[in-house]
Amino acid sequence: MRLLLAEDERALSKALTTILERNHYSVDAVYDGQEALDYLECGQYDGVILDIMMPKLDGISVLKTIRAKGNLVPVILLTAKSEVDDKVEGLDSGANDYLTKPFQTKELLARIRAMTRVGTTQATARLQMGNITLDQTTFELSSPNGSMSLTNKEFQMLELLMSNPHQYITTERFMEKIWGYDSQAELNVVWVYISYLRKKLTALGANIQIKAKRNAGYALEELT
Amino acid sequence: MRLLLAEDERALSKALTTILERNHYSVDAVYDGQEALDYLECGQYDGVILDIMMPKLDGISVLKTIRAKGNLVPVILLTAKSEVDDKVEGLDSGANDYLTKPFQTKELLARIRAMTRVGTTQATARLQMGNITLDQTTFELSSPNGSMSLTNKEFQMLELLMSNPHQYITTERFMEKIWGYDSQAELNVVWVYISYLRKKLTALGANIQIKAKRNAGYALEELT
DNA sequence: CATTTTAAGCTTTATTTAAAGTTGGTGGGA
DNA sequence: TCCCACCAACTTTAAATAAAGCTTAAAATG
Repeated sequence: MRLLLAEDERALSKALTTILERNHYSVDAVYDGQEALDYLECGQYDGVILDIMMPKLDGISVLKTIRAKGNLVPVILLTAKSEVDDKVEGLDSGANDYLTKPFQTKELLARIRAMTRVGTTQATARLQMGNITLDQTTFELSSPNGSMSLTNKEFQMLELLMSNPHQYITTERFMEKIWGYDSQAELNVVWVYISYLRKKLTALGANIQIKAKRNAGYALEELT
Repeated sequence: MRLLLAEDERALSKALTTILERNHYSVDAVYDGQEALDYLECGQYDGVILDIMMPKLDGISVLKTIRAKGNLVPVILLTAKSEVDDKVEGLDSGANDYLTKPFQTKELLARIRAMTRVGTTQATARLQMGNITLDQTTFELSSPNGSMSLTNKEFQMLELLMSNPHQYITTERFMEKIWGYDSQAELNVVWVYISYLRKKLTALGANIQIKAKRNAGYALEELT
């Protein structure tokens, strides 16, 4: 999961970035509204955390601009004020959620999970396929035979695969969604993580597998 | 934009309605196939989201019925299954798109936008002729008898043929469109791929064939 | 020190070439 | 006019070459 964090207070931005990365998100941090807009135009994000009061361009303007362009990325607004007017304006402009500073990191994390949740039916923080479960709060991969923990990158790769079962995801798309559109890393790194994940799935006796299809990418399929 | 949502799981229906309304669609929700048919007869919709498995009347029957009456409203089918048979039958019955549960709301929204876009040159993700379907995202070639995957070049050749049914395409034109203007490759390579494709079409029991006409090139024709 | 990234050698699969058939139209001789 | 040799257009297969993907270990990062 790739998040954009737009927050001009350096100390808070730094702290949030650390917390988010520890929770297995990839984070791009920007420090004003104009920068936020630039990143949103280029990159593909699963969620945006947007401070309202920022230099150059305020958060609500950023939000209005991207919504006007048809970008439906989930957005959480942050603000020091708790005034009703702001809240209403923010939600009217297309925000998905709203958080008043100061807040507990626990609450922020819960709201990010809620906002980026797949399928919308169930309030589970777990992805499931075959005899394999991926817990999105503990980053544990488990099967009836046991469980093991995944590293940040491993987790994000598998999360993307499990969120789109049977759909092929190209190496380039993994790069963009996990490493970011401006990453310098070699495509090779994706293959390395596919290899690691296969090893772990095999070790757990999974009845699903990561299939490769030339030029189409990778997809999760039931073992036949 | 006015949408009809036919989905019998109440929780999912509720969630989808909320999301769609937040994205500025007007939504009529119905909970079985018969109701869907009733609404479609009276109302004027810009798009329909149709679950396949529903009480009273399944989604594919609803789709067939309205298409038989000449109703061309765009339809996205939803299903829990990802089986080839279903997919082929759904598309054969006149669905515009197909989505397997669970899906990202982002994806549904994107497909609704694509489906309801007027005047654009129908950038559907698949090509169809006779009992054969070509999926442009997975390079899968399928018929009621099964499916097999195509290599990159095979796919491009068949894509060109299926986009221009009944039209003869010369060997030189294949070369230019697929291998590029300045390719060093022999013309022969086109003939080789025609041969490979015929073999695969035969294996799938296709009721279409690649016909050759001397000096005119190749075209897809129904089997007589 | 755990995680991430790079690099290298290896395996598998796709693409291209080459060569050995087929087919069908054309033109010249009986 | 009919028949047949001939040739160019196409077909198919097998083998050679190229590309894509896999795995491991070692180097870099923080």
